[in-house]
Amino acid sequence: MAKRTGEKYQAIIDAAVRVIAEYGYHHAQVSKIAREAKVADGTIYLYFENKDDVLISLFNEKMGNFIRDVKTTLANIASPAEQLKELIRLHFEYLEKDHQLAIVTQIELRQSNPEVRQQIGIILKKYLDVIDSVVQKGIEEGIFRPDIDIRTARRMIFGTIDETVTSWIMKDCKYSLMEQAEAIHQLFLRGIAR
Amino acid sequence: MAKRTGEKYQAIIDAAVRVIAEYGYHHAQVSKIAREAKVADGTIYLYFENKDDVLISLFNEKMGNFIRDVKTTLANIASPAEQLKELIRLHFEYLEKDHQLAIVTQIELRQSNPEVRQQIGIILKKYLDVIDSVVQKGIEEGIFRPDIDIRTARRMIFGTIDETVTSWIMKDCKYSLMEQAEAIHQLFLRGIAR
Amino acid sequence: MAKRTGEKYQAIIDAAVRVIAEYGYHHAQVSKIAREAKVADGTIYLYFENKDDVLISLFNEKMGNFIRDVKTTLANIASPAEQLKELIRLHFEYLEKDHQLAIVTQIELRQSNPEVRQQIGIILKKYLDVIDSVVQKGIEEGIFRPDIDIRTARRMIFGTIDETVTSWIMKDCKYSLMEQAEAIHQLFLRGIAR
Amino acid sequence: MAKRTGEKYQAIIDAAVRVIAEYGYHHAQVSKIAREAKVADGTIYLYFENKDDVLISLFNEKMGNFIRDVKTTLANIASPAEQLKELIRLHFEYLEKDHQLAIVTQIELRQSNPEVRQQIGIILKKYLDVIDSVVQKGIEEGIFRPDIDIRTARRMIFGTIDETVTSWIMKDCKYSLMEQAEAIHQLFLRGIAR
DNA sequence: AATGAATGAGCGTTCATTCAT
DNA sequence: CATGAATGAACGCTCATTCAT
Repeated sequence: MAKRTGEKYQAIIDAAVRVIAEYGYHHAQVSKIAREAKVADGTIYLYFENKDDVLISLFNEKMGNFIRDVKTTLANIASPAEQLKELIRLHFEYLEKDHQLAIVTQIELRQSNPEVRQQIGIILKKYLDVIDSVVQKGIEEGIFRPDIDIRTARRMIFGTIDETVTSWIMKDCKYSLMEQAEAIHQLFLRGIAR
Repeated sequence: MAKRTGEKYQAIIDAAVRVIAEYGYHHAQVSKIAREAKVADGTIYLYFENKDDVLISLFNEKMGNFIRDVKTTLANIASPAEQLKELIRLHFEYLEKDHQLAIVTQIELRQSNPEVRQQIGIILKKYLDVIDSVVQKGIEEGIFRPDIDIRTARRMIFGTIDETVTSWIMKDCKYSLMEQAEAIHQLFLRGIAR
Repeated sequence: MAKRTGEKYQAIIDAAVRVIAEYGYHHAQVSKIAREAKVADGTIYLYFENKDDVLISLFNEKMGNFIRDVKTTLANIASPAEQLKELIRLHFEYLEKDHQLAIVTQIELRQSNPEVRQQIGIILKKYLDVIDSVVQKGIEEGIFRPDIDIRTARRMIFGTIDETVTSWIMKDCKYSLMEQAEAIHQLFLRGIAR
Repeated sequence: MAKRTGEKYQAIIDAAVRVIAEYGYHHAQVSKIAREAKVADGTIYLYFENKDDVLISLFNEKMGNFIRDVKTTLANIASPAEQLKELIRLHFEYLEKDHQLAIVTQIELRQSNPEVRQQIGIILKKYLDVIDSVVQKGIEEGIFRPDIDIRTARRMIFGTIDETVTSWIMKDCKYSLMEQAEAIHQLFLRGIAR
């Protein structure tokens, strides 16, 4: 029923990002997104089941692209420590390149209803799995300490990155996000103790 | 205009926590909170400016208590490393003792509108300052590495704790949160590298 | 939840009859009914579950009154033949006195959705039972032929009355409906054969 | 503009009957009828003015066939009483042979908008004229009572038949409709009085 | 102080119809 | 002739807030 491809599909998703970033989640009406995408309101329902589906698809498309890029890049890096650095770097790069997308995924979509949030959680899981595999590999190769709990480490890595991006947005993206990557990477590896 | 004291003030805040935890942010209507607090809808407006004010006051009351407790406890601890451990422990203890409050502050209130979120951010700032002061003290005393950026460390500490609590709730609080504290503390101090 | 009494309850039902009669079923929006009843749109939902409930309640109130009147009147008439005459007369009188109600029940409500129509059918059943009991009594007292099937007779009586009222409305209520009662009664009793 | 012939014309009408019978009037969208008829949505507008025209044409085609059959059959019957019996029998036979058509004409099309209903009324008029002519002839030949009003008798005859068919459908066509014909015929001729 | 009935602005979605191909 | 993607008007319902009592 709902075609999930085509240039209008993309146009609607991109319009949704712009509208949500500009007006905020609660003022991003379907009719506003349609107008921004230069299609009729009804056209949105030829490509998406409903409004929630637009938001979920938005996250899925953008996150899907990101995870693919991360996986491709990490595959060419042997060292888990370097993989971790690259993951942080890519995460920051991806959002720093597109402030609007950053606002939408970090701030606005988190106000969405439980159904949307649940779907987002499922999509995000794939990213967390990538983090897990980096940590796992590090332990196996003896690069990371054998006694660390993978899930605890993953939550530190994701939680820190997420909080860093959110802070950056709250400060109006005034400073460079990517420049933070190195320091965070060092913190992850060596901790704060002398 | 709005009385910020009295037993009904507390009753309404506590009712809001229960209703939001049970029904979720989007189904926590003023009338439902009023019924839970055993007052009339209109009575809420004698104690609060509006619904947003209820949510902000809720966070302010609970977070205010928490920050006070943390400050009191840390004041009696000399070592910054021990202070950090205690901060993590208290954070977890506070939310593990009150699952409903945990759900409300970690999950539900994050769906609130920009105005509420902004106020929450301001309140939260006081907690972040506490974290900053612990890190600062650690650096000054030579316990923590002198080259770490305080804000970066703070985001790691808060981001990790926050993500850990959120994961715990998403997994239905099935395991002990406080038992995670030690591992996280070690990770903060020593990092993941061997 | 929905209060089914009070002067506003009646005002809304009466406004619904007027609006539906004037604008037709498909143009009888909730906001139009509210305006006609001099209440806010939301007030309708304090007294009714939803729009369908307004329509069902309308039919239930009006039909309920009518059935009560019919039962009361028939109770004071001994002869089944006279009871039948009175039933026809009352049916015509009730609708001739209120053209708008006639239009709503005979024409407009029949365009309603399946849920409403089903409820109307259930309410109407009580009226059909009254017809049945008159026929039954006639047979038992030997006034009506013993070989007639009660359900067949009931369908003739109701079908004829209903068709007569609908024709009358379609002809813009230009002639007297009650004057038809006697002829119909004779037709029911004696048939068309010489 | 609209071609009123061709195999697609018939295919669309037949598809409309099937779709309306299966899904009900309110769920019989043009696109669903088009799919059932194996044509494109737009093709319907090459054969019909609009959706209303499909419904009216449907009724016109089916009712036209029926009236032609009735007239042909009655022309070969001398007795008005026998003509009446045959008319009832044919009416029942026609609808009992095609349950879907019965559902559409008796139940679903009555939910249509005023414009469609008006056109249906005009088409139906031809059938009512046939009933009138039977009654007229009966009176003229002295078989029926001279004092009966033709229109009253017609409404009784049509109203009863119509109500009988509707009841039959509402009871899921569980019993034989044609078996009712004889009893109804007797009721018309002799009435219910002993 | 407390009540709770009343208010009314705001929006996602459907589907008959069109028209470029 | 035939297609089917695109159009856009129209509306029931919720719920934070008010105010007469």
